[in-house]
Amino acid sequence: MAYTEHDNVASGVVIPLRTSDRDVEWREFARSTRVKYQRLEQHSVVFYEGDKADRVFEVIEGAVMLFKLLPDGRRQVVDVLGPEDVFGLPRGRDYDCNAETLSRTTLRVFDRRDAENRTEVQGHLARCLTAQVEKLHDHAVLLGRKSAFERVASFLFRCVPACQQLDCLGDQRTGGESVIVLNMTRQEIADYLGLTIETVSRVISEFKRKGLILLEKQDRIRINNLCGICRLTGTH
Amino acid sequence: MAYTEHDNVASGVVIPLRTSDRDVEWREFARSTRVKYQRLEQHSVVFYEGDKADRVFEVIEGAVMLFKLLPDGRRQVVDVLGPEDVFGLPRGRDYDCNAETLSRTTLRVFDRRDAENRTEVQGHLARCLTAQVEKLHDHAVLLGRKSAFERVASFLFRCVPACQQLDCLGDQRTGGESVIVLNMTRQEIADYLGLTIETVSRVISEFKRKGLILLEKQDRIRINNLCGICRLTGTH
DNA sequence: CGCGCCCTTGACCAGACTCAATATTAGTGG
DNA sequence: CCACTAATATTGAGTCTGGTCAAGGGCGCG
Repeated sequence: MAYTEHDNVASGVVIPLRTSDRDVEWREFARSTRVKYQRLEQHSVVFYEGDKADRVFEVIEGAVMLFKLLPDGRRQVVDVLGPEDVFGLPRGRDYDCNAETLSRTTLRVFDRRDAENRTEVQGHLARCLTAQVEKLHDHAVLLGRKSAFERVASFLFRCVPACQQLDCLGDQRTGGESVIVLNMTRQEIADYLGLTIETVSRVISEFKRKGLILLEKQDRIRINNLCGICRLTGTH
Repeated sequence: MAYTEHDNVASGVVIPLRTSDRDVEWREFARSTRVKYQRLEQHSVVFYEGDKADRVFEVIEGAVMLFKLLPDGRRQVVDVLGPEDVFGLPRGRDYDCNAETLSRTTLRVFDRRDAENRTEVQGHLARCLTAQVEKLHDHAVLLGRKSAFERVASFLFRCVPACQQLDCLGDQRTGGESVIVLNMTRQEIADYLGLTIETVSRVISEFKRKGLILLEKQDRIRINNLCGICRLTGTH
């Protein structure tokens, strides 16, 4: 239990609830059950594939990536989770993938049996899972059918807070602009998009050359032309 | 509502329940609510992406594929569903993908509001969705990180009834054998595996040449060496 | 200032795609 | 039952996208 040492918020501590946290039952549940909070540094392991799945997690703040490894070391990041996302619910006894933080992260930790036995929170879980299934459907399209350019453009586009799942909303003439923070290394992006680190780098450089983006820092990108990126995603 | 004409089993008709249908609440729900049954021929459309999502479906018998299309016509099959799988639960108002039968199929049809309002069935839905998420994780690894050979081998291996999610269980010397029915055209397989029809065909021919498999019909394949195929999946 | 870690860039290579021709299968009607 | 047709699958040749391998650059940190 590698994370016990990080448990620095005792149960009972009040965390302000956002209004977007709509599910009343889930809120009640979080208050009533034995719940812990974990603060984790960047690149901390939450659990490994194959670990006994006795805890369920909810991202309060920060970001977590889920990934799987093939025996020869190839890695695929299967999901990137943010606030309000729930993870750590496998079908069987063990976790089906690895979970690692991408940035400094706060998690809410439940006992798995609590989450599974309380009928009043199943609805919330079902809705979370539904959202995840939709995201995975989109990602399957990206991995199965999109070119390297389209993959990176899609990735950048989805990092734009206002464009999470909307269409391009930038000004049609200027193209609209936005600054995004990736919180992922090139390697993590590559493993998420099913590419190599070199290909990701080349595509980003090409976008830069075309004036679509500008690298303020390596993981901090200014998008100068949202519409331009959006058009390259292949989706619109 | 293209499928209304196929509704040929009125509510109240008793359909034998299998013992694997473990969720008592779900069974009760299926009995108590206004539920219909649909018999569909091969390659019938259940719904289109963007249709108003007012119905939830459960596969009773047969197989259904879910797929998405890009504006230029590229297609990705995001999931292939069998008996007991539930589909048609989007986050928003509309279905996020298209659903089509792969073979002659019987579906149970629920009203979406019924499924969402009944707290007693949310647990069942959460479990179904959990299983789907795990399957989608595996598929992301396949699409993002596996070679054409590994993809086709993985696909064939997962079509073996006894190997659904088990390891290879064939005799180590002979390799074990099994006959599988694909119920999918080469095009559908290609769109599921993120390949082209030609690549799928070439890989299958290569497996045939190596004596690993034997085509009894185009969609009926005898696997002569289960272990051999299993070893080529990249997963073990 | 220098070390180490990422990231970028270039040259080359290979696996999968494209386009085109042919073969096979399934379905239809005589 | 067989001939004919349309749909599907296979095979080949050539191309191209993205991977591999290797060298160099930039940035943060001690």
